[in-house]
Amino acid sequence: MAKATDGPPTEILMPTMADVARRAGVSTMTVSRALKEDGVVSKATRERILAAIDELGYVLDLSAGALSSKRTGFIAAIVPSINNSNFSDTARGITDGLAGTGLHLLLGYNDYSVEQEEVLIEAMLRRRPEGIILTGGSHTPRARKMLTNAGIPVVETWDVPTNPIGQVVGFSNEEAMALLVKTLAAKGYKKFGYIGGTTDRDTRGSQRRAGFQQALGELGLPADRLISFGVPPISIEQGGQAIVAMLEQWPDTEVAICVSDLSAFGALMECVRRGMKVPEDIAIAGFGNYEIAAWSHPRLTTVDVDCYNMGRLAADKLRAAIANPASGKGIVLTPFRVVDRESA
Amino acid sequence: MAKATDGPPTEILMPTMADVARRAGVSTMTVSRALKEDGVVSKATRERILAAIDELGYVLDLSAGALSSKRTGFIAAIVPSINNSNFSDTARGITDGLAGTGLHLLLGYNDYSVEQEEVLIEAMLRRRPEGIILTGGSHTPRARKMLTNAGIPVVETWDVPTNPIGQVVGFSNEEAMALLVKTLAAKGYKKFGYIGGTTDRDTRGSQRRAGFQQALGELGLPADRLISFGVPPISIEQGGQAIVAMLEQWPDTEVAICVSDLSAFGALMECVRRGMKVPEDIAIAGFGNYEIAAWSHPRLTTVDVDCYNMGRLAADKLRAAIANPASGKGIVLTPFRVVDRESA
DNA sequence: TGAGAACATGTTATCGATACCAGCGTGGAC
DNA sequence: GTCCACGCTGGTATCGATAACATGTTCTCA
Repeated sequence: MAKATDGPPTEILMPTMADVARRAGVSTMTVSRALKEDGVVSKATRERILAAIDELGYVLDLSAGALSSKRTGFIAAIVPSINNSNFSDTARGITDGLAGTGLHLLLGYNDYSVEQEEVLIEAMLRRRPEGIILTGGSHTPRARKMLTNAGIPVVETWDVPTNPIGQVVGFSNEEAMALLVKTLAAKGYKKFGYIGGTTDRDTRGSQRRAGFQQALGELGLPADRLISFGVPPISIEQGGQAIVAMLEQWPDTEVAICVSDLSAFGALMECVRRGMKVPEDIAIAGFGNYEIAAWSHPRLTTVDVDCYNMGRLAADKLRAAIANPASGKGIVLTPFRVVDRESA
Repeated sequence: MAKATDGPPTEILMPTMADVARRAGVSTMTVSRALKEDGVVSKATRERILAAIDELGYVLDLSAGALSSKRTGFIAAIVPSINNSNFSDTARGITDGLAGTGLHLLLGYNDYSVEQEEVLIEAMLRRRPEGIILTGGSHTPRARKMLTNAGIPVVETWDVPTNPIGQVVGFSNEEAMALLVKTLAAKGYKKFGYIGGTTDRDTRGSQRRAGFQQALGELGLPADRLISFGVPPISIEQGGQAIVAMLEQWPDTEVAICVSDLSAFGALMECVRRGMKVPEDIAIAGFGNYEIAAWSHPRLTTVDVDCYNMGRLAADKLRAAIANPASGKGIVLTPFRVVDRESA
């Protein structure tokens, strides 16, 4: 038996621009014009249209508009993780840089994996973003190909790739780390240890380690005290475990430099917990200038890399490139500086 | 003089499905079917199509597809901040809950402002999301109206609103805070102080304070030591400043409870910096069970509220509601528990 | 062997907006 | 008084895909 009580499929349809047009007694084109900030419509007509929109509860459909205008209004951005405050600062910078431009951010995270990035890029390109912001310069060949084919501006951040796809807004992780090492060496430290993740998934982590080794090489100091602990991103907890391993293996280490402030904080707290004096018994430094670095006790010496502005500048660059696709391959180097605090 | 060297506008157009169809010798419908996982296409044809797609570097255009299928594949979510790891954990839970469903997340943050939320909701509804996840139960009247008009499932998280719009996946911030207070009272503390932000923008913050007062009221203890410091979200630094204010005003405070682990951490470090013993001289507790709470020294006593699963469950709920719009207004209470550590 | 199911593919209309061009009324210049 | 410019509005085609239906082919079983 058919369910006699079933009414017709009374789906409540959202009103369309045609409904608004009918109600206001104008054409859809006029409604469309009334809804874009620079549209040419007489004051009286616009008011009538806005009233109709209000009465009907109409909301513009950008998907439909995107199809005809060939502008989706999307910017895609991929960061390694949204739980890492460095990268979420960058994401915030991007969002802020896009505010008021009619451009929206499509944000994804790849968990530090280029394979995952490739999947994400494909998924995002299906949304036809007008530009894309990537973290780092390592991408799979297919990802590079897709990006090139897409014919949209690309900005790579957080790195200075040797072979950039498009524009770059970043800094050299090697140089930044090298600067930290040299700054600490100038304070008299000689026995340096390094704490990072086990694999090379985290390109920026590898670069920082390379910078560590290179700087010590230049200084004529040994750079063999390397602890690799855990799959990147190395956590606070792993930082604590890593410093224990470091002290077991090389008890006379004078300063431990960590791939990020999170691991540095873990190391710092572990030392304090064990009754060690930082920096007297062992000095500790991090990277990234996270908020905790400034307020931990003792305060963490670290490297500030201006995450927020990297995002903002990347957004600006991208907007410029969208407006003028011929704007070419620029490289913007963002500043970094050692923040010399108490822990080293 | 016109620039004689200007060529024609040789815009490189992305191939369309029609190009693929032509190359593979089939109709666009068949290409369309070959590209959806459950599409019915013969093996040979599919391979031919995939080859054509590969040769042309074709990428499906979801905006166009959305228009005809009336399914955008978007889920919208609004959190107060993406820099707060509690909320970015929830965002990660949502993303993970959406993985493999063909649904993508449109993420926005409102900086703890319902006015900003209203703006965001309108912007997001223009993308025609199939469902929306909100943080908290406070929204402007116009926001509520827009959401109702949109006719899409709504899930509110991080709260148990008295008047929910749709579904709820959250917990009572009041009860959670009250539980913390009672747990600490059971340890013998009598002089409780509370540290939070100045205004009521942060609804969850206000609810926690209310829970603090209510619990102490039930216990017959005074609840008048309230420090309001800074516009929410109150930072690590502000937590440090707030505890100073607290100790000046009420030097004999036995335990300071903070609106979040960030402020608690700031307070904790400030006390340690001043040579105070925590919890002997003053006990400190936070809220949210951030990663730093587990690894600071001393380790922070706090309330765990399962941020990640709130996101996952919200995504699940939303998917169910999209599949079956009649699934109604359910309320899922997520668990919270006091994590009793060293600081209180 | 023939009817009908099951499968594979094509045809047409359509989603909801905007680009592009045309038209119409008003006002100022001569 | 005529003409043209300008401001405003409308008509039509179109963006690129998919839904719905139609068609043709192969297979199955009475």
